[in-house]
Amino acid sequence: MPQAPAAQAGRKPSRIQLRNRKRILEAALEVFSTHGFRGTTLDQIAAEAGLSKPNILYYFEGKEEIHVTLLNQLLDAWLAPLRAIDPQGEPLEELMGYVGRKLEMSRDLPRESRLFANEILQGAPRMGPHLESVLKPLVDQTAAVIDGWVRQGRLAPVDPRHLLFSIWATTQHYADFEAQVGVLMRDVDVHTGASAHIEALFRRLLTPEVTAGSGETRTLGH
Amino acid sequence: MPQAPAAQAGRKPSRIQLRNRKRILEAALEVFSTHGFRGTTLDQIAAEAGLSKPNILYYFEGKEEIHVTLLNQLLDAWLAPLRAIDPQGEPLEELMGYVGRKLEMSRDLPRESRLFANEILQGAPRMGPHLESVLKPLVDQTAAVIDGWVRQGRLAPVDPRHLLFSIWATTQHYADFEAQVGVLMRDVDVHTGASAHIEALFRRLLTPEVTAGSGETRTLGH
DNA sequence: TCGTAAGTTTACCAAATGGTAAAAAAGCGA
DNA sequence: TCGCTTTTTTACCATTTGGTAAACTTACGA
Repeated sequence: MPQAPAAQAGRKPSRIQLRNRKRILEAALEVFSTHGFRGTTLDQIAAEAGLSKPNILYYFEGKEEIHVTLLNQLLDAWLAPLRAIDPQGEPLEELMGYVGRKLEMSRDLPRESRLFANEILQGAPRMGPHLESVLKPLVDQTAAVIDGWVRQGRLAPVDPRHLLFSIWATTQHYADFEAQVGVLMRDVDVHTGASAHIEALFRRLLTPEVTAGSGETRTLGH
Repeated sequence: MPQAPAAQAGRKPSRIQLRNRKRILEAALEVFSTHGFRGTTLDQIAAEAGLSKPNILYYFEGKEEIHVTLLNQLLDAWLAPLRAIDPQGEPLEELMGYVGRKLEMSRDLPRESRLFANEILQGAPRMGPHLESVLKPLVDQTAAVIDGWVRQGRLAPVDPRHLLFSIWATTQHYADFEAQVGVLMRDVDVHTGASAHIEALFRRLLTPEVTAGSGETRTLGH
């Protein structure tokens, strides 16, 4: 077999190989995230990467492999903030920190967010198993932690999974629906306002009620 | 010109025409909402509608016209709950009613939600002007109403636009990310839990703080 | 029931697109 | 510098896909 860097799993990749694979993935992220899988052509990726189409197929077995590679890389980065929640920490601050980190990701990595949204929107055809084997266990685990906090009375009662859904939804909205947000909030610093709003939203939800009827001041702003 | 029901704007449509256009739009909604615009083929729509491809092109000028027709129909239905907010009503209940109606729509019309999400995700290439001319004025108007309520102290201070974003995000999440929600909440009545969670989320956010330090019980559940 | 218009089908086509073969060019260790 | 491997390009190809032409069939008012 004369040549086959695309399929080869073993052997250390050359410098050129490393550089070009990175270029291709960067270009593919750009194109896939705005046009979806079917809406993206290899020619578009090739043009964006500054390589020829056959050259791209020298590094990847096909369009699908590029897409799957991106998706898998993405999920890890995506779940990092969730893994960073410390079961030993202060519940409210752990969760608010998570909210903040997710919002930052939406601002700094909007293409990744849209790539993921595109995939899920279409029924996760290339990610289903991954969600099952990677996302689900992590969410189950996190849900147990949050449930524990709630039972200890250190957090207002919430369904952990619905809580996570609403955190994901509100934070990713700014990346995924940017076209809509842009129409409705032109020339404004969207992120600052979003941050304040979302922090208030979840802090109010999660702050435990004062137990008895004592007129104690709550920890909310003003 | 011998025949051209696709292009004709005038004249009243025949019974057959009405029936088949409806069939096509229903089939197209099904397919577009799961595969996106580029991911959908006319053959798929034809098969789903039980018609031949040329027959479909007898009723619509092309793939694009079908998609645009769906999108325009959709936006009206989508905005109805927003129009239903009564500036004269009780602020908290008006907004909670809106939240509830949006959540119902997400449950009852998930395909429409996904169709819309797909379009916005890709930068609203076929909807941009419509968002500008229809959505924006309505949102501006609603934002003014909410702002008024806040200034009257009948609502906790919120940014109206970010409030709308978070309502849209949380409610539509259940339709748009159904593939993910399904993995994480198998065999559970998702809607009931979602409803309780989202109602708590926004009721807490929007309920105005009691002015002074009186230890009055708030209107929240337990 | 007959004629015309509306509706449907069959048979195509041109362009776009994912992918391949094989030759040419560039790298690079000895 | 030589010779072998890696990388890149040129020239294709088969399939898919949006769309059309024109023949054929059905509906329906006079």
